[in-house]
Amino acid sequence: MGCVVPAELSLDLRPTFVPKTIANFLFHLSTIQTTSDKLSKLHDFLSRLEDELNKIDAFKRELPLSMLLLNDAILVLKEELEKCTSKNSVPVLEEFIPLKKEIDQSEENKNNDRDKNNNNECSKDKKNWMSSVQLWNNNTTTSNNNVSDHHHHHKLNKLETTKKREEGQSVTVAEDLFQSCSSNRNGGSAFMPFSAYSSVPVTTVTLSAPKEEKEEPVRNRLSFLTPEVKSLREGFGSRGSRSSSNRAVSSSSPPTVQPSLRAAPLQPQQTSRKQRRCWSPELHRRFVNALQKLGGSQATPKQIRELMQVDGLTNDEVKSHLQKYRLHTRRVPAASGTDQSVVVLGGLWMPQEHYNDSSKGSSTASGSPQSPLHLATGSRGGTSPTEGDSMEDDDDEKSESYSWKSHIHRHGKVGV
DNA sequence: ACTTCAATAT
DNA sequence: CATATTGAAG
Repeated sequence: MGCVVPAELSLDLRPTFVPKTIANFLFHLSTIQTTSDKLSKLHDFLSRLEDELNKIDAFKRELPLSMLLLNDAILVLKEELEKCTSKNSVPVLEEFIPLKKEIDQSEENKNNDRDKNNNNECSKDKKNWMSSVQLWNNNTTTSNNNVSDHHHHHKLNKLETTKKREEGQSVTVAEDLFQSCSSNRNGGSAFMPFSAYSSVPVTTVTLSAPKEEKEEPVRNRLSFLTPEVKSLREGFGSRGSRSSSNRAVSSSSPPTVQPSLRAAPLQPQQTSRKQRRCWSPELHRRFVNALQKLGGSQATPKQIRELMQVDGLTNDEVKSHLQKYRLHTRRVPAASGTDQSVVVLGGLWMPQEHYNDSSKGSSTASGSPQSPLHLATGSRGGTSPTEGDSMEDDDDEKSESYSWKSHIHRHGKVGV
């Protein structure tokens, strides 16, 4: 109930004291003649900053930038402080600085204490800043890599395939419409657009490249098709002429891997399953289109596949997808009785990610940038930017939006 | 523990 | 080709 009174409140007495920026503060500081005043203000502000730092320390993961800024500010102020003290050689409030804590650790500071060079301040400052930045970047990049890490985590032996996957991610979109999706549906979705839309993965921010595995910057072509791993009896469906090229490329990727690693898992891998085909929206759209062309029900996997004109796609894959498709379309026929009104919303089948149960749903599709919900009325009137359907070759009328044409999809969750 | 999806088996 | 089962991933 009582209002909490932060330290700041008690501190900020003078109106001039609340700076808009650090620079502002410094300027203000410079106008002060009395050294002691200067120092006290500096300390004051510093302590507040450090206080703040402590507060957000708990959230440093969530607020890396805040930490960064704060640290930076603190460093700057500290340097200023030292400047003051050293200039005037006034020890004065020396003891008054119990506040040094985490920040103190930064090597730079120590150096400062010893070396003490005013001239270098700029560089020092920069250096500090840089170092922190680096830290941050490191984190980022690592997190980025984490994706792969994640994979590795699960299966070391599949390292090779994993690698391939990554590649697939990074390239995607531009070249071939589909495969855009990795294995991530929900959580990973964030990555998708990232890799998809930025031609250059951020990776190369490197201030100092960590020894982490460096990925090859450039891989132009890759196969999104089925991985070569297919082996097995997968021979059929190879009719695709262009598919051959992929393979060659794919083989090039492994060089980074240690022979032992790749050799070992390779053998036992024989039994492993084929890499999952990812049915990206585009791919699915094609699928639906083909299906429609074929008159829906009578469509056979083979026909569908041919119509889709996606090379590397196998009958099995189509078949499997068809199965799922049918399952979806059939769902809950009688459930709510004759209530067909329900409808459309449920009818659109987006790749699973959008299933969200959120009841809010309808209102603001805009909420999510990618809201795929455009009604099927007429041809895809929606032309949602995200979808942006690469018109590309979609020779046929893309006409209808893709959907599992079912009308009812239990709204909400199943009762369990 | 539960669901969904795609690969395989029948 | 249709359906059932399996295995993986979330």
